[in-house]
Amino acid sequence: MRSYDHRKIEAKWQEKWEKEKLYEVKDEVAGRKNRYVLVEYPYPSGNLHIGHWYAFSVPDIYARAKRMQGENVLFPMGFDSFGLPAENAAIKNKVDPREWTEENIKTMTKQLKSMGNSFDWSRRLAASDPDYYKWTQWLFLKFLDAGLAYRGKAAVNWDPVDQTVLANEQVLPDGTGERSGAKVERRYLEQWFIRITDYADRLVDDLEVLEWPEQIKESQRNWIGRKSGAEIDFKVTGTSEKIKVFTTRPDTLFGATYMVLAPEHELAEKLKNSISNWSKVTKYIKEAELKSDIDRTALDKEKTGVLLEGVSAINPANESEIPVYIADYVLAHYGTGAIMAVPAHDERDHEFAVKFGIEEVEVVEGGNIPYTGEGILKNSGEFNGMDNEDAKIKITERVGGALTNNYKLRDWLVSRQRYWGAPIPVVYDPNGNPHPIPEEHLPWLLPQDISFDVKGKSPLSTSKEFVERTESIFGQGWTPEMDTFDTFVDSSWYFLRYLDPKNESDFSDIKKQKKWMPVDMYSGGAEHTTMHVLYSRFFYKALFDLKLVTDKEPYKVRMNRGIILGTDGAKMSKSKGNVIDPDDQVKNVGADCVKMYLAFVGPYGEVGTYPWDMGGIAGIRRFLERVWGVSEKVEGTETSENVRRELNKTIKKVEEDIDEFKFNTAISQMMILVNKIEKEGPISKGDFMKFLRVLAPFAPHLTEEIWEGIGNKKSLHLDDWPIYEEKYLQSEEVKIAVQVNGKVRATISIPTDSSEEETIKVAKKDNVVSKWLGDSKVKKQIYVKNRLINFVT
RNA sequence: GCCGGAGUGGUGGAAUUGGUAUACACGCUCGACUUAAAAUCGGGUCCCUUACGGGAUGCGGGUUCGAUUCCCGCCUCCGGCACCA
Repeated sequence: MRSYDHRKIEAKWQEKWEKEKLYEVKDEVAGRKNRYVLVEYPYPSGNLHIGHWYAFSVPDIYARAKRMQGENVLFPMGFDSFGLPAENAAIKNKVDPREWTEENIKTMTKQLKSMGNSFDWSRRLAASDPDYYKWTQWLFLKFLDAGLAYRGKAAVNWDPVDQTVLANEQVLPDGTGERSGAKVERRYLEQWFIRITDYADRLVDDLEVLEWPEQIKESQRNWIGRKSGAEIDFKVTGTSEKIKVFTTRPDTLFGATYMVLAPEHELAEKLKNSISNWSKVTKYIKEAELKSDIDRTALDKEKTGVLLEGVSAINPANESEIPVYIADYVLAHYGTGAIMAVPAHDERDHEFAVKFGIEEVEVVEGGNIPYTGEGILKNSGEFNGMDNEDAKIKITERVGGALTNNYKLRDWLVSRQRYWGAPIPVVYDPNGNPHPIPEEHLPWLLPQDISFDVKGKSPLSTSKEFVERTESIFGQGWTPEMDTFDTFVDSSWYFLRYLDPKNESDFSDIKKQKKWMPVDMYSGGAEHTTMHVLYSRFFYKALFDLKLVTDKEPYKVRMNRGIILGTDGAKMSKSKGNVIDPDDQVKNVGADCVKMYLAFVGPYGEVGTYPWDMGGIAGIRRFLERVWGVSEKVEGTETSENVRRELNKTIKKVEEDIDEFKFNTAISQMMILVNKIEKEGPISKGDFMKFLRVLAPFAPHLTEEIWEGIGNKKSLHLDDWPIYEEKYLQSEEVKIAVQVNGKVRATISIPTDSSEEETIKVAKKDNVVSKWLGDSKVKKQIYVKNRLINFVT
């Protein structure tokens, strides 16, 4: 008897599959439906961890099964190879980020290949390849041309220790930089933005029709934060100025007894000559500007503010004159940066009003002040007695306001003062005006003669070549944009490049897109729900409007996977010493085993947290050993009836479970089958081959080896999924429950599909049942075929 | 605070969507094999009870012949948003 030597077997087949180009995918195969299965391309950190295995090897089961079921499946892999870690490594170890990245891609490719996944490696791409970022730049130019990209001054996160701007995602929740640990400050800089806010409504509304998990949709809705309300103008007394506010409660307008401007609001500066306490006001504004966002938005903070003495506004509802304050509880970037304050019906306004002794006018009948609920209006002139919902529209109309929506979503800041990213393809004329770089100069290459020894500036600004290149093309005094793109720009369209990775004249041929898009199944990490998934949905919609892609939404199904924890149930981390190295596991038990273990821990489509369980992986290994054992006893045998029934059941169940990404229950059913084969008699070679086909997506190496061992020449993975036979699914007899008044009292065996009468006859004969029924009269009986009979007395 | 998801054995998790709760696996335990251990194989394993029975799917109600599943009210955990007007 040969032994299951996974090392030899896995190496052998991986080599063979690669040599025979088994998984290279054509854009079209007659009679086969195309299916695009996508997993998030990894950052080449240099080492594969368990999370990568969970992310890539489990969806491979799906890709393989669909391929065997007659579909033409695209399952590509690439690298998200621009980004901060390469640059940090470069600074720390004095290595070229390019070399560091390429080295990592090499090792990770090797590791990825050890999974034995059915990736089509011929379509591999890397975001840092000039062939790729040429098109990232090209797409940005299209956005620029369409008015979707603009340069604007914005508050950005400034790390005072590292002397650099940080991305929002590089700022920890406590307001410190992730690298330096320094408290992040606010700075105002000219940056490039993309108008994702133009698409806010479509990004919310189009979620409706997507068949995505509610959790993912809800997170996106919360992030976009759409709220309906009204914009209303308040006149500033004695001037031609107006203060525009956004409110979700125009129905409470009669209760607006003061106004508040954000410290950044431009009106104060305009009116400074009429503000008698201007020095006090400027002092407050300066203090507010120095505070971080975290400090300013701390919930437990007491309200502060300053009255603009000599300035007042007119409430358009009742023409009363009301004071105007500046306070940092009003945020510049939300709404209009100014509010009408209704202390009787808003908790924050109430708190402020109490502190500053401002009048409160109750205009909605309800409970205690502040009352924020619904109700009937009072103290509101002609609107008294009106339902507050109706009043929202009516009052807005009367004061000439406009019903609008407001969003939390802000435009996407894509500039990074970093080296290792795609250069933003823009140059500036001697007057400092930006100009797009003409297409023929793409890719606008990342310069190489740079130094990281700069404080507060992009490393690109140290390149002599970069400036010379710009001047030689555009003329004396012209300068290049020194910032690079956020890496989320790269990853917003990579799934389109897989379709046409070598095209030199187009980012992705639309004819090829038509064959594959939208992505049928996209699986990835939950942390990307409001970043990458939102950005790429926006990108795709913008490209749709530019007629560069074929659909409105890029992903038909999005699925977030869970997290694999250490054996101690804590998140794996070097400091805790609980990191499981997948390479070690593969060496010990094999790639098939690791993959199946990960598929078995729980339903893949639900975001669970699963501790790594050494016993659990041993259990899977035992199962694979048993399959190997059974395979040696299939020559010249006939399948027993019980085994045949279980086999057909297994084919059906595994097929259905794979469609729902419930690999755990599919594996469970295969275990039941193997247990049955071992206990209840033999299986024929032909039937065993059916089982091998079902197991093939889960354990591709083992099954291929057995397949070959029992005399097959062609690869198992090119074979078809077996067809189960309905007639073998049912047994002649079926066990059903007999209940008396809803409680199970006995189990009886009756012929399958027995009639109600027959079932009752047999059931009543049962000793226990008749004991429970006694003399009482059966009022009613509920009969569920092949399942139960319930006597109600 | 608002919104979403989820609570089932010692553990990961099943349950044909209203029909025999706890499949499968881990762990534990008893036994076989062994000088012994590992590996392997076989039995047991929700709780109470000697048994007959009874009770359990976060808690409390309801609908139903029958509820893990549907409805109402709580509790806890996870996730998103949050001085967002």
